[in-house]
Amino acid sequence: MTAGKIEDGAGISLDKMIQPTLLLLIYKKPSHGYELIQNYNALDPTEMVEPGTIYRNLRRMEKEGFVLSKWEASESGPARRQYEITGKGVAALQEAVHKLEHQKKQIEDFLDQYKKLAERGGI
Amino acid sequence: MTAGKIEDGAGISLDKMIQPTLLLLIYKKPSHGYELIQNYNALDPTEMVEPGTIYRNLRRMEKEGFVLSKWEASESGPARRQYEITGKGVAALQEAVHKLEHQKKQIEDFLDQYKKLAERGGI
DNA sequence: CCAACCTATGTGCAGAGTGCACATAGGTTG
DNA sequence: CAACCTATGTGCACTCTGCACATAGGTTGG
Repeated sequence: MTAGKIEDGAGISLDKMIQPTLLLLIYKKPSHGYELIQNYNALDPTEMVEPGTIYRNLRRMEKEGFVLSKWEASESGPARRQYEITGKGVAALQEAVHKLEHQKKQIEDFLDQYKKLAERGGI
Repeated sequence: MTAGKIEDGAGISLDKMIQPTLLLLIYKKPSHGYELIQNYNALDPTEMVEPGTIYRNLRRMEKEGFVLSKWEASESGPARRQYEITGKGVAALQEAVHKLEHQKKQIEDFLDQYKKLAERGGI
């Protein structure tokens, strides 16, 4: 699929920030995939992400050493893979913060450019 | 490849906004691929995009009806495919603006969350 | 008690997008 | 005429996503 997003008609795809968001959620509170799916999709119900994508990203981040997991029994229900962030993960989170600040600036520049054009008769 | 970005070590990939940026550049001034590559990569030299990617995006946007092109002779050098934006392209640009405003808000929320955690002893 | 449901994790497949490298070609200049 | 800049495009390998499906433990109502 659209390697990032859905084409909803006249759509141009803009991308998400799955891994940083997952890292931040785990940084706030260690938890497991299913819970992270709920929390992730609660943040922005207009941009829901597939469970499979969350699980795959968690395994990816574990392979890269950003998080580590261990199986834990649940009080009620199947066992869960509990994730916690590592030192490397915290560093990656900080790096993601810098990149997001940069990206925010890019978006602001874009919007400024657009507004300048739209004002002076463009639209 | 990373379907969006480069992994630079401890990197988490964050994505670009190639099509909206190209649309905005063409909206500002009709031009051809080679020139758009220069202008695009001048906007943010830390996030250079391959020529092939630009050309493919232009053809894609033409197929979707956001731009249209015609061959034009250059005063000096090979002929160029000159692009201009269509009505549908302007609409797509507006839609992209809305999405980017939304995305900006998401980034700001993320950064706020992070700062809150970092302050109270996190890092 | 067992069917239905929620919790919980994961995989196979097709489609889309990117980088890298390469191909092609017109025009200018030393 | 070789080297270079302009200019456009493609093949390949790789990554990522959505959709659909598979699996499985535990709870609850009929």
